[in-house]
Amino acid sequence: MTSPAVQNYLKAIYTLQENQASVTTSALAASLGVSAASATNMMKKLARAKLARRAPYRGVQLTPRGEKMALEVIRHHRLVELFLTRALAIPWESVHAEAEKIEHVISEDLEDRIAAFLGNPTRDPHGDPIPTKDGRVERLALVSLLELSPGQSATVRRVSDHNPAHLRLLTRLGLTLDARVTVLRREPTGGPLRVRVANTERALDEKLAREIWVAPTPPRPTRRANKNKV
Amino acid sequence: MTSPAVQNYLKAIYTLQENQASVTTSALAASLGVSAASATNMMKKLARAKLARRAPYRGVQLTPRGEKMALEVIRHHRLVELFLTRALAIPWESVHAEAEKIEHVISEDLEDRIAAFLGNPTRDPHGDPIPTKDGRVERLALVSLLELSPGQSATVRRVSDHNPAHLRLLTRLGLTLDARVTVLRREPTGGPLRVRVANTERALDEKLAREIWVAPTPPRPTRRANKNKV
DNA sequence: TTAAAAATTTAGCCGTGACTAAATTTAGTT
DNA sequence: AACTAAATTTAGTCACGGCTAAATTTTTAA
Repeated sequence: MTSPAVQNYLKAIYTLQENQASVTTSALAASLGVSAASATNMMKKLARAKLARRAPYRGVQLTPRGEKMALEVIRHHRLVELFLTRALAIPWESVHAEAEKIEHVISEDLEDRIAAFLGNPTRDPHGDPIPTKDGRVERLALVSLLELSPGQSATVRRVSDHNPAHLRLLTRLGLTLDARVTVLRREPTGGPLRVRVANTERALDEKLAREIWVAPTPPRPTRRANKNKV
Repeated sequence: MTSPAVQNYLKAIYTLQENQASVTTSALAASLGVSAASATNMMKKLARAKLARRAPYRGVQLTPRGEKMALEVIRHHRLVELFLTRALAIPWESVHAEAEKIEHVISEDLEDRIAAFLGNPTRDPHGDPIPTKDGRVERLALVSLLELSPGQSATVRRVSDHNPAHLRLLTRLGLTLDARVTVLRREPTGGPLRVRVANTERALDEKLAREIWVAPTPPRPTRRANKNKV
C-alpha cells in the first residue's frame, strides 16, 4: 500500500515533468505546499523505493514504475471527478477538491465499476485526459488561448482545474468545454485579451486566458469567398 | 479536523455502547484490531478532548459531543454505502469496506448532495438506520431471528454488514431486506435453525441466524379461522 | 575570479498512532 | 483472606511525514 503522501508526491512530480525534464526540490515543495526539507526527504524516499531517480542538488525524475503509479492516482482522480459531475451533478469547480481526497481511498474494483458506469471515458470534466488502466495517456496537442492571433477561432478543449473561482467565472462567460471562441485583439502589454464567445464580446485577464487550452480551427476559405465561388 | 483514527474509535465506542453502557479497553481494542495499550492511549486522548468520559480500569463512555461526532461519521458511512449500491449497483457485501475508507474524506457539502440524490433515506443497504444531520437515530425495535419460536413468521429488516461471505450467502438464500421468513424448528443445542424462505426450507447456522434482525409478524387469526368465520 | 545570493541538504525536533514488555489494578477462585 | 488469573495501564520504542535552523552546494553578479 502506498501512502497518500507518496501518491501526492508522485502525482506532483508527474505533472511538473510535463514542463521540465527534471523536477527541482523547490518546484515540488511549492506545488505541494510543504517545506523544501520535506520535499528533499520524500525525494530520497522515492529514490530508495526506485520510484524516482535523484541526483543531489539536481532534482528528481520518475522511473517507469513511478510514472505508472502516478498515472494510476491520476486515473483515480479524473474518474472520480467525472463520476461526481455525472452522478451527482456537482459543478466542475468543486469536483477537484473532493477527488483530491477520494482518489487515495478507492479500490481497484470500485475504480473499474466507476469506469464502466461512465463508459470508459477519455476526458475528465476539465478536459484532462484520463489515463487508461495500463498507463497510457492521450497527449493533447492544444495551445493556450493566449497564443492565438487576432482573428483566429478555436474550440475550448481543456481548462485548468486548480482555481474554483476561475472555473465559476468561465462558466459565467460561457467558456466551457467545446465552446467556440474567436480572438478579437490583444491589449498592449499584459493587458486583457478580447474574445468573442457565443456572439458576446468578453475581456479575459491574461492569467485566466493562459489557463484555457484550445484546438485552433483550421484556416479555410471564408464564407464570403465561398459565396463568391458559387 | 478530526483524524480518521479518532473517527474510527468514536464509531467503535458508539457501536459497542449499544450493548454495554461502558466500553472496556479490551472490547474496544478487539473491535478495532489494535492492542489494548493503543486503545488505552486513544481513550485518554478522547477524554482529554472531552469526547468521552473515562475512569481508569473502568472503560469509556461518549459525551454528547463525542456521540454527535460518532453519528456524523456513521451517517457518512451509511449514506456512502447506499449511494454506492444505488449509483453503481455495487453488491451489499462490498459497500461496507469501501465506505469504511470514503467516510473519512467526504465534505459536508458532498454529504448533503448525496443525501439529496438519495432522497434523504433512513436506512442503508443492510437495514441500519441513517442518522439525521442533527444527530437523531431511529432506534429499531427488532429481534434476532434466533429468538423466534417455531411457527413464528417475520420480516427481515436488518443484517450485520461485517462479513461479506455471510452477506453473499444471505443473498443466495433469499434472506435480503423485507424477505418473509418463517421459523420451522430449532435443532438441539447450538445446531442449525430450520426456516422457510420463499417456500423453500433452509438450514441456518446459529452464528448466521444471530446476525439477522427481524420484525415478527403480529400473531393474528389464521386463514382457516377466518374462513370458518365467513 | 570571487563574493553574495539562492537553492538544497543535513541535523534535529515534533505529533500521531501504532507496538511490546513490564508493572499495576481488578476480579475470581479456593 | 489470600493468591492467581485476567484486564488494564505505564514505559519505552518505532515509522511516518511534517517542521525549523544551520550547513553546504550551486548559481548569479560584480
